[in-house]
Amino acid sequence: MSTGHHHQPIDLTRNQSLVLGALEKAEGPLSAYTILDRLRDDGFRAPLQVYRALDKLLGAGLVHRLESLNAFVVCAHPNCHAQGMIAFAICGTCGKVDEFSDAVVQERLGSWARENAFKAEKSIIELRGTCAGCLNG
Amino acid sequence: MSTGHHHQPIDLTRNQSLVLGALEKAEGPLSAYTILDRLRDDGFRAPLQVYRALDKLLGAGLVHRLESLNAFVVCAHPNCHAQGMIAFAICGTCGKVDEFSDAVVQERLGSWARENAFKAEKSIIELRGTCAGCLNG
DNA sequence: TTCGCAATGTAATATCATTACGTTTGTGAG
DNA sequence: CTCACAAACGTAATGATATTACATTGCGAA
Ligand SMILES: [Zn+2]
Ligand SMILES: [Zn+2]
Ligand SMILES: [Zn+2]
Ligand SMILES: [Zn+2]
Repeated sequence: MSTGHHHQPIDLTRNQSLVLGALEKAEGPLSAYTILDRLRDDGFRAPLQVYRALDKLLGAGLVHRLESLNAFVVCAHPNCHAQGMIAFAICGTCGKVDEFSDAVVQERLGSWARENAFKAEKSIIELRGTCAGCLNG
Repeated sequence: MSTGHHHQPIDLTRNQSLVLGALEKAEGPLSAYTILDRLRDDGFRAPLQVYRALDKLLGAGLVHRLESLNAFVVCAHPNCHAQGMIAFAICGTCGKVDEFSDAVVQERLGSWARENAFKAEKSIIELRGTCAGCLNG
């Protein structure tokens, strides 16, 4: 089941596949408890089953966590983990999330870290607003 | 009590002043419940007292919310709300938070939004890592 | 004074996440 | 094959964060 293309490739277990599938089917981000509800019929009973699967999927770069939403979304790119920095544009109206990256932003934040002797391990960039579809509709 | 310098100046109420004072005294970010605990002696009893004060302080730009920590920190700059975009470097070891801004980052994220017809209302930029002090010490 | 609004007090509830502990399953050494 | 170990799993309990609901108070405008 592993693609062999990921930074930390893994063969997904049943629970991990179910959680990933739930996120792939969803049109937007899901909270852990929403995932749990959607997997009741598959035998899920407790939050920890979801959180444990999410931990693995996050580690493999297949899923991202949206900090400002306390929710999770499937990675929009085949191998986006190769790109260092990821940003999200989150529509507050329809809930859609657009994943993108910007080399200049990455470079500038990296520069700030160097200049301030800050060892950055992870960056969180989230834009909250309204998407094109919701502005027009 | 108003400084008259803020975008949405307010005369702070007693509760708001107490919450702001707790954040100013703290060496780093505090959760709402930690603030509540520190204000027990001042008559605070319920989370809502803290959240309501925080709402006002956030609106006035006197306090920032750190999304990746679910915590709050006093604004490090006199009138930082004048700068559109704020970023935070958060040390996972000592908990210190460094607030900064970068015009290039702001411009690039603004460009992305324009190109994608996304109306950004708020941006969240948080670097997680280790600060200079913790790396050396 | 009377109205209207912002702020407050309090309780209950909703939502998000982790700890604890025991069991099952897969895997490789011998 | 059997044992030993590690990873994953099941379940319950608890902890942490945030909001809803409703009654009350303080205060300025009409
Ligand atoms: Zn991705
Ligand atoms: Zn939208
Ligand atoms: Zn600030
Ligand atoms: Zn530090």
